[in-house]
Amino acid sequence: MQDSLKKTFPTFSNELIQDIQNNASIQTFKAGDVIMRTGQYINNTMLITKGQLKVFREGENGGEFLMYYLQPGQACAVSMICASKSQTSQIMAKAVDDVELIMVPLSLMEKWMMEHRTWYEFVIFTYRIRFEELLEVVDSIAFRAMDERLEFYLKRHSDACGSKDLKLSHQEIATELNTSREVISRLLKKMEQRELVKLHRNHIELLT
Amino acid sequence: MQDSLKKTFPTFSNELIQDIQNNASIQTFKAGDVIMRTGQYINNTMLITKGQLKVFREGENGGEFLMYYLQPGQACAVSMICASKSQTSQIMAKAVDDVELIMVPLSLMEKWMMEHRTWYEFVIFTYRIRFEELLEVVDSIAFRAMDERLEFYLKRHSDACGSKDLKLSHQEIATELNTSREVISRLLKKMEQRELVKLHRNHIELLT
DNA sequence: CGACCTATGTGACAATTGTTACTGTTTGCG
DNA sequence: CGCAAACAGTAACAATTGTCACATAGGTCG
Repeated sequence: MQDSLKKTFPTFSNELIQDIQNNASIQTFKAGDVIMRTGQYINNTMLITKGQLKVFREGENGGEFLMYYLQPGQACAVSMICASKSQTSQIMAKAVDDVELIMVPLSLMEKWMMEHRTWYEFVIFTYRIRFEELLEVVDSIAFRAMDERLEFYLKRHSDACGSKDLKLSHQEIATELNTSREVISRLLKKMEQRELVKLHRNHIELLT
Repeated sequence: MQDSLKKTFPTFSNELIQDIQNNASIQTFKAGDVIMRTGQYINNTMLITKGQLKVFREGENGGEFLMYYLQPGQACAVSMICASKSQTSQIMAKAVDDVELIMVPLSLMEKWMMEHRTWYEFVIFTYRIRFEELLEVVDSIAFRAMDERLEFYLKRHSDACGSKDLKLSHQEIATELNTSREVISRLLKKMEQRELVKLHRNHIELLT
């Protein structure tokens, strides 16, 4: 485990890794599992070691809006932010693949800020990255129409899974953009006419 | 100045306030001034001591979308986040009133995290508050139509300036919601019919 | 007063998005 | 096989939002 930690979080000092090994626990989730629910109490900061998650904001009427992906080597900023006040989660996170997480109790999360320079830097870096990601999301919905948002969505998905072959149903996309399947079908058709994508059953081929 | 600092930032320890006095400078801006531009280099973390600012995200086509207000006793999270890497600003900030700011050089911003418990807590608190505010903004544009967004906007403005009499033109609202004046006029008329507001020239009276 | 500027109101229409309804196609499974 | 469930396409229409054109009203200033 030490080696894999070292590989996934290359900036961590040896002492920090030692501390993590001694104090943190590991949890695993299956693809599709909900890892964190809106309103749930947060007791741990979560570091991702394996698999991917999607982080959603939930609307009052059951909508779930995709905000960003989390990859191995990253951490859930919300879990850090809430942790400092032992608050409830403002977001919902879902496993894309099988996921493995390191759970750091919030008392240690704070303690390590003082003790481990590399932890401090990691936390600050995480805040920054997530904040910037959130700003990009605001951009995409504040300034762009659905066609551009769809392109943005597909690109992000492609980046996240590292493939141009996206295993997505129209319904799934619609849900995560908080619109309806018909709208997505329509826009995808237009994208196909513009030769940006090629549509197949259950997957979409990005041509760009 | 010590007294006013103590009053505006009541959580700060005396040593921290002393450090601020010895090391930070004060800058003032007039109402309407742009305090920070998108793309501008950030060298300081900014604490607000007097007046209000609005923080915007700018679109490629010149749109400016209002994200949140900053009040005395608060700090610009973006300036903290960017500071840690001496990055350029992702946002634009504008003075609403005459504004007075404390500029903390970024080297101290980091140093104090280790030395002053109350500074550390303030910074973490600031991250949290801004993150949550940003999540609310995402909500309002991801899940709500323009009529509800307008109500949300008016309510926030009213909260920020502590009055039900909003000195706003339709054009100003439209710009900050990234839509057109006509749309705002229409929706305000409907709100007036529902007796939520009373419209006057150059100001809007909130009735709720 | 008259010229001019800003703010607002409004009607007509276009474009985008949301909704309903129905079709066909593929897949998995008893 | 036959059937149900999930996925996809599409037409028709409604609702919302964006755009253009123009009217009106109030305020400022020479």
